[in-house]
Amino acid sequence: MDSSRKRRTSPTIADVAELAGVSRAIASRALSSESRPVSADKRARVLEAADKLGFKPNLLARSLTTKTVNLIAVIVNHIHDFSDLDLFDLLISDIQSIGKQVIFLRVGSVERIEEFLRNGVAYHVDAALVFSDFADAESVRKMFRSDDVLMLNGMHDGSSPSVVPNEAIGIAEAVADAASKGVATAALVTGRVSSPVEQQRIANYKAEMAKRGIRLVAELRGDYSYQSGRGVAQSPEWPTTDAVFCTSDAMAMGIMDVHRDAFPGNRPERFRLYGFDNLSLTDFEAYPISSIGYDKKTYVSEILRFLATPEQFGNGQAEVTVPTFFVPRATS
Amino acid sequence: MDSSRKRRTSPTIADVAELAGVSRAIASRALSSESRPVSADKRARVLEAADKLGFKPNLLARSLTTKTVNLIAVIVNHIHDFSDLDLFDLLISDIQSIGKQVIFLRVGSVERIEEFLRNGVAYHVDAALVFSDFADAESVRKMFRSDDVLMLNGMHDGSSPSVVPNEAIGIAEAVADAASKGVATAALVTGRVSSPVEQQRIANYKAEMAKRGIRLVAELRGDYSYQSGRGVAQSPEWPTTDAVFCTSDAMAMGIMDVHRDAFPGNRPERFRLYGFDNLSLTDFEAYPISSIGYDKKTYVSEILRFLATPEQFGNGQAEVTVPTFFVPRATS
DNA sequence: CTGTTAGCGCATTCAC
DNA sequence: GTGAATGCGCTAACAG
Repeated sequence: MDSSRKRRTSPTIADVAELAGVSRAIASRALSSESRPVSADKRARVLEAADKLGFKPNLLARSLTTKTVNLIAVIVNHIHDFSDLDLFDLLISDIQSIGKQVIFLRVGSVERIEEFLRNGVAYHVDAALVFSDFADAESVRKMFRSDDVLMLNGMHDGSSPSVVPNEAIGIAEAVADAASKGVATAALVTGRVSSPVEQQRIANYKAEMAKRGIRLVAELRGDYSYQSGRGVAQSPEWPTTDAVFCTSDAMAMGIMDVHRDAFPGNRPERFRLYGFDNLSLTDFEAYPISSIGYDKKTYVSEILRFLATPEQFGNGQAEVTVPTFFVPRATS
Repeated sequence: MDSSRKRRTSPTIADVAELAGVSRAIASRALSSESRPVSADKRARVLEAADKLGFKPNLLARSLTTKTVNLIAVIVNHIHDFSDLDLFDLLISDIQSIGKQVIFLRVGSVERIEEFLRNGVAYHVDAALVFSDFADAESVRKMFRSDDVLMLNGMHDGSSPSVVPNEAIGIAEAVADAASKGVATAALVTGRVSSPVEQQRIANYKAEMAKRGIRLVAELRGDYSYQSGRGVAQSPEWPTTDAVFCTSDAMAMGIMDVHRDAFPGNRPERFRLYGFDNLSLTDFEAYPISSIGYDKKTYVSEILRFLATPEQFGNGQAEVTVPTFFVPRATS
């Protein structure tokens, strides 16, 4: 009678226990990854029964009692935040290697966040990694019912730990590089200035340029994209300067394509060009753009350290920082 | 006494019910997205209480009884399978808009699949979308305890439905384009030939070339990557032909960079170059490569049709197909 | 319309 | 070592 109902559903631990002729508790212990007290022969019988039935534990049910779901939420604006595929590949691979799974949330806009918040369309997770700058720590904590949220978007509201690249270092190096090559005037091509990260980045550039005696003659606004780079490069405001600093590699690529003639044999003739992000441009011969990057391995390992031991990161105090560095290529 | 224990844990529906002075069932109904019978005033009290407590349902517990988790597994080899960010952005956005979440699995290798299988390191999900060609339908069904797996990797073992681009169409158009331009000899640059998709693709090229009287003088092996494209282009076997067909855009990019001089002003001089995938190359002026693509909207909408009504796709019979087409650009 | 009850699948006391 | 009993948070089924 029981078996008839069970036909279309997965075998549960009770089925395994029954087949092995032991209690559910014993079956549970034998199947546990930690070593719990079970006699050898019973353990063997349980394992055999589980194998025979093709038993797979229902992780959802398990998490109901263990209070840990082994789910990590990764929150981005768009998938395009993944433009650095290497970074995300490393991150996801590492998360999986500690036995956790990634649940993926694309928010796209602030309204979407609020909608998720209202409808509770989100699982309770062990931790949340926030790359989106539409989301604040408080909202994320409420959405996922998790106190362990790590801000990776450059926002640091003091209530949650964060790990951020220390952009000041790389920017200082890039500007120093320009100064050493006799650059006296420069333009700055910026992205979404509403973002606090971008504001900080711009401030860093200005400070370093002031320090090095480089005069900022123009500030042009893009949106990080290749197309916006082309846009500013073709605009009437496009200035004549010794150097152009961009807050993204993609914009630098667009600028380079518009001004190909300024880089005969890829060497800078009219102005030196600096990007940001250190995309794997090095792959593409057509865009040998000097840039600013950081070591992805250390960045990801800090994130994993948080997932493993969140308590080490304190009560929202910790702001872990990874150094950036200048990567010289042909365009500078 | 109860309240003291509750301090550090989320409010449950029982707390809401208590505060509202109703039974748990009533609270459950009032909070349900579907309209269940509840009197107006009680519903109001429940909603108010839930709001006051900041109640968010535990979706895990819910799915234990409803048997539906609203989780869709997306299985890829590497995140680099996401190279088509537009496609995945659309996909994930659409999945979320029907109230489901994406859980993300990177398998990387066949061994990894088996490991997941052994350890049951996977949730039961409503459906699985398989982009990885390391995974067969049977394994995925077992891993996720779901009968609804959709093969998107070109493998169609008859036990699961699939949606695949019909590459024959685009390939025929591309080869026809070459023939119309007087191409008489061609080389084929291939990717991972162990993949069934790739084999089919190669077969299509050969068939069309035979039909159009184009002689295949060389078959060079890459691995889809930009670097491998550069590799074959620099190898001693690199032939002199009227056209080069590549089974990926990235390889075509590598070839183009090595043979820049063959494309003065981006127009083909020594040979015509054809890629595959139709990456958003159009963005990058430096790589105006003719390619083969398909409409991502229809592709994604077919996937969503599966998620909404899997039964329409029959018992593993359905092989839905979306047409590909040739996208002419400067290099041909 | 409403409240009570009984599970969902699992891990975990606590006695034996 | 073992097993019966209990509960995680929620919804479905059943009576009122």
